[in-house]
Amino acid sequence: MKNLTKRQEEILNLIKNHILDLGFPPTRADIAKSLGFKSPNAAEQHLRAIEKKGFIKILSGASRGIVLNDNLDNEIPVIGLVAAGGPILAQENVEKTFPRSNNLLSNDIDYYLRVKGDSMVEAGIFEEDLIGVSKSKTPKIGSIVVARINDEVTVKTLAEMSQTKVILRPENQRYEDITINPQVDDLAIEGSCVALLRESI
Amino acid sequence: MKNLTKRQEEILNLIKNHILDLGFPPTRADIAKSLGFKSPNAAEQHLRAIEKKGFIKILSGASRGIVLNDNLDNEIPVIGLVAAGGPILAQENVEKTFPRSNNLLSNDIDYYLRVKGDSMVEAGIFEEDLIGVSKSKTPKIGSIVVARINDEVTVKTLAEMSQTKVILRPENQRYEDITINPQVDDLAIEGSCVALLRESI
DNA sequence: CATTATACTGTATATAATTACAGTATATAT
DNA sequence: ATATATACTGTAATTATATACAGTATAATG
Repeated sequence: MKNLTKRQEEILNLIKNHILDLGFPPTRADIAKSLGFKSPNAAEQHLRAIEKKGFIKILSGASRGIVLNDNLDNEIPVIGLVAAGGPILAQENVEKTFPRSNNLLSNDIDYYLRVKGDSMVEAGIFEEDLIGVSKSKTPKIGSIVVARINDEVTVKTLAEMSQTKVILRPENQRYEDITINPQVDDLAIEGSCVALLRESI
Repeated sequence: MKNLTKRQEEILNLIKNHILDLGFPPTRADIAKSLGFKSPNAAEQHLRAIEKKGFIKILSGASRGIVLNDNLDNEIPVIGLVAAGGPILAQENVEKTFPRSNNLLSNDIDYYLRVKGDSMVEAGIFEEDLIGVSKSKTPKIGSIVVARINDEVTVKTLAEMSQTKVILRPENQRYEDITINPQVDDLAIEGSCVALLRESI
């Protein structure tokens, strides 16, 4: 999908806001009026360009027949089992997606990850729960993080972090701390856990 | 808000589905075609009736200018502290609401209840969590329920239930079972817990 | 028993909206 | 050099749409 120009993006946002405010898309004349065009054809041609780039679909013959194409940025993926080796967000790991507009929780969630195992039960995180993961939020000591150790993805509490020593702590007395030397083992903190969903109790 | 007739409800659903499918409301002609009317005026008059009853707003002069009014049925209330005595869903208990259309979880959720205390931590239910409660789902032995005992609302596992003896079990070793004789004490099972949301971790 | 609501047909019209055609001007790509 | 994309003005025709007016018929309400 090609990038929109500044002006085209402005028009796409106008359409989205119109839908948000009133529940239906604007007409060409509405767009022209909002942006100060003196001809509705200016809007028409912008719409054609935006359609050509794949962001909308114009239904011919229908008034206000502008359909927004779900672009991926508006969907939060739910990640099931992560295949070893690849990136977490690789397509084959995506179980389903939620429209971002439907998200009740923090809007800083980049993806949901389905929890496997019982290593975090004492933090109230159970098998099959979905945790909301933020990639941008910087992980602090004591926060629950999604980490990747030598191609294996795991959810743990970040207990200690220095140049030579990282401790990932399970919240379950039956499990032991994982101590890693990032200079020896491959370690990446993929994100911080900012929310939790449990679908069926 | 007055009740809609069967036919009016049919038309309102048609409008909602049209919006869901295409992203904008239908025209009078669309409605007439879908329901087999031979005149668009039949649709027009239905719309007027539905507007009069408060379910939609018709914007005059705008094509497809049908705005859905948020009726309360479309909002899921989030219940904070429940005032003693009154019904759980009393207005003063409502902390906020979520649009039902945004609900990612089961669509059988009547309200969310904010959890107080730590009596259910071993079931992964923590203080400040929101549990999704279904009033219609019949509580089974072993399921987590919202119960009201003599005006006090509590969340527990339903461990036993007979005519003379109901046991509500906290999921925390530091708490004891609550045994109630429904013929002596006032007991009501308000609903079953079907989902969980944790907003900030 | 008159009134109002429901549930339509049928016709007509003003206006809302899409959309084609003819231009102007600048920038970027091939 | 010649397309192709961007970013518009201006006009006009066609079609889509809302909406008024005139009816018919049945059920519910006061």
